Amino acid sequence: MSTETPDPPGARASERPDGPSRRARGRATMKDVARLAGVGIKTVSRVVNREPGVSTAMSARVDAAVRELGYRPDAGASALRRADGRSSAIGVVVDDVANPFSGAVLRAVEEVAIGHGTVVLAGSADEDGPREREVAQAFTDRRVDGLIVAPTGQADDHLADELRRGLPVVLVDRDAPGLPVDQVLSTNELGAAAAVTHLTDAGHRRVAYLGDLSTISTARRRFDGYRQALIDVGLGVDDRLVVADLHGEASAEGAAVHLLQLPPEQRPTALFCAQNRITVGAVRALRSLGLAHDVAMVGFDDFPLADLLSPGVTVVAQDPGLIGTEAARALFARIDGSRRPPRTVWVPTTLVRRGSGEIRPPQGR
Amino acid sequence: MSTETPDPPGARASERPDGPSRRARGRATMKDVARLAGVGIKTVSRVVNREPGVSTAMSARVDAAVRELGYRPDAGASALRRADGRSSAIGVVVDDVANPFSGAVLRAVEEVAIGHGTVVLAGSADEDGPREREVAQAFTDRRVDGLIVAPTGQADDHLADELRRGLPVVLVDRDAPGLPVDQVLSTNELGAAAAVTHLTDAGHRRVAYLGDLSTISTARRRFDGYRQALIDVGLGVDDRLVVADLHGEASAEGAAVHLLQLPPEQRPTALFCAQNRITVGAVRALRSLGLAHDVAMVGFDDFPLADLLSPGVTVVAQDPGLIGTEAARALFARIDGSRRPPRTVWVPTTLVRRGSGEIRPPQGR
DNA sequence: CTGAAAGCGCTAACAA
DNA sequence: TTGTTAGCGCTTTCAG
Repeated sequence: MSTETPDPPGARASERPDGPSRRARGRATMKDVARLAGVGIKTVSRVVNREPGVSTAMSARVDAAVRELGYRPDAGASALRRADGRSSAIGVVVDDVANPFSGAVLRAVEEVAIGHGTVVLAGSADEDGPREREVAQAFTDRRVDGLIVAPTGQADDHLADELRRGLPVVLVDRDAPGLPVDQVLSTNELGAAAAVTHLTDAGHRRVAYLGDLSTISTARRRFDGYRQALIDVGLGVDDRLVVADLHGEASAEGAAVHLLQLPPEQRPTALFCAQNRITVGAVRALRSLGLAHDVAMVGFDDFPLADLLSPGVTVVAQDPGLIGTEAARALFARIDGSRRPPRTVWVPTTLVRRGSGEIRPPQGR
Repeated sequence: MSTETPDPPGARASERPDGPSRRARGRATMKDVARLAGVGIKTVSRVVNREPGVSTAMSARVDAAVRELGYRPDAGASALRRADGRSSAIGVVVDDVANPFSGAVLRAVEEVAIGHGTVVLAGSADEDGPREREVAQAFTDRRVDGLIVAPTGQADDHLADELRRGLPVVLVDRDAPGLPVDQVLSTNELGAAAAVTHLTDAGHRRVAYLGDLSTISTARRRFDGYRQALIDVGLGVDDRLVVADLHGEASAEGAAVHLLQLPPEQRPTALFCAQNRITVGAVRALRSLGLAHDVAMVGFDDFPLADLLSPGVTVVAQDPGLIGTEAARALFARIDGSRRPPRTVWVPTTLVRRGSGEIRPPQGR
């Protein structure tokens, strides 16, 4: 300590010619690089950003200094000053990052984002409107360049606010009718109708509906598809066979057990499960009642190992990877300045026959 | 256009007294709030950050202006100037956000992060060392306060660099021996040994090992547990029954088929699958050969629906949620300044008996 | 082709 | 209690 020459009064550490500034948490700054290379700070900026018009000699000196100091530009400071203000970060708000559907969407978004030199902030809304807003707000507070949201359906106003401010937003999986926003959606209604038609084609006349929270737009669309398909073949909706507002496997299992214990004349011969957790709950119910090979079932949304159960579970598969990819593409188009009118991209669903959906109704009914 | 009074030369839009600056991409700034409230900018800063020593009258005026303008602070600009430089963002690099294990870790981290007012940058390394480094670097370029990483095992040097610079880092799932870093790990060796012992206790003497890339530290640990358990009961490792460096379901299925088609005297009577995708591949192999009820199997790491297969798949379950929670806690302790020596938290595994692991070896052998 | 000065939105240090 | 000034690390503007 005492052996070192004290700084002259007024000299701040960051301006000592003999050592780099270390204010930036152990990181070298552009100023440090400039000093080491013996050039102006703007030249460093040019080299780092690969702007044209720098002599190769300068360029080489700067690059050497960059390497020596392990310099990395501060993306935040850069965004602050930059004319377009871009942070090269986007936010993704899904239902639950731990859910395989959401995870696949997130992963696909990540791939596209990487190609744009952009990082992904990820958050879970958990079917909770206020949480959706808080997560999205935490992201916009960090000045993300855009937002991809699977809306809960309970907090569409904050999305409207962000759109009004000009923030690029793309909705995935669930729609928000009335908002002027790009959306990437599965063909929920068509897919549900295909599932139900598949069952009625096999002769089923009592097809039950098991669906989740009707605040969720996909739940409503899938129910619409179910109803329309029944009407189209001359069957109406029997309200006793409809259970909505389920949440999670356990409640679905309970509801399915209840339906399967109705008197024989009312009992459904087939189940349409409008969401993957509900499908799994229904599988458990069928197992526990020993009916897995007797009552038909088609689920909406595929899940791992559906083919390894017995019977295999017939599903209307979505394509979460494609949903994520399309959403990210649409978002970056907006970020890059596109002023097209908002557009909805429909991602098709596919009926995957595995056995459970091909079970015929009991003879003579 | 022509009806508006043109700005006097030299007057910049941001300094017009009659309108808020809109440079910040449609957002009001602190300056705008200050002007509207008729106070100094520092007072706004105090109110926004809930610093003490502001009169209630001022506070109310500022709050009103904040609401009227829809003002939200710029977290990036704040971090830039703030003494501690905190961005209130952390980065999480897992193998693949679409994988259920990683998703559960990520979700648990998110919960803890929310409690600290912190957002999560998420990225997938995809068993690729260079990609791991790039993703982590993209995060540190945004000045994250810390990093949670499931290391590929191929790029430990960049982690060492970050640690040296003083960036808080916590490793999850996989260890990096020799690095002075907090780690949160499953008891891989113990768990694998428990799985194998469970099989040998049932009388199996030829237990095969199916494992993934041995660059991954968990694969090595699990193999060690397998070997030790065999040695402990007086059985050695039969190299013909060991297949490592598998990647993905398909290669695991192929390897299992090969093992199960060995001549009867060499054929394994039980399989130990060291990773969940490998377990699923092995299930497919057993199914296709009609041996699912004849050859025993225990998998490492649980997966959804394992209990619904027949037989149910016996596994050594990990607790990814707890791993994520502990990792986040450890990280925030570091971020909050803890200087404890690096510590490893061991998260226990649990043997879950479901049927496949309780199959006995053929009589008389 | 290069660099000095200004300032992005905010907070720290200091003054009033 | 309140406001003013400087400056975080960077890019923009503009002068050499």
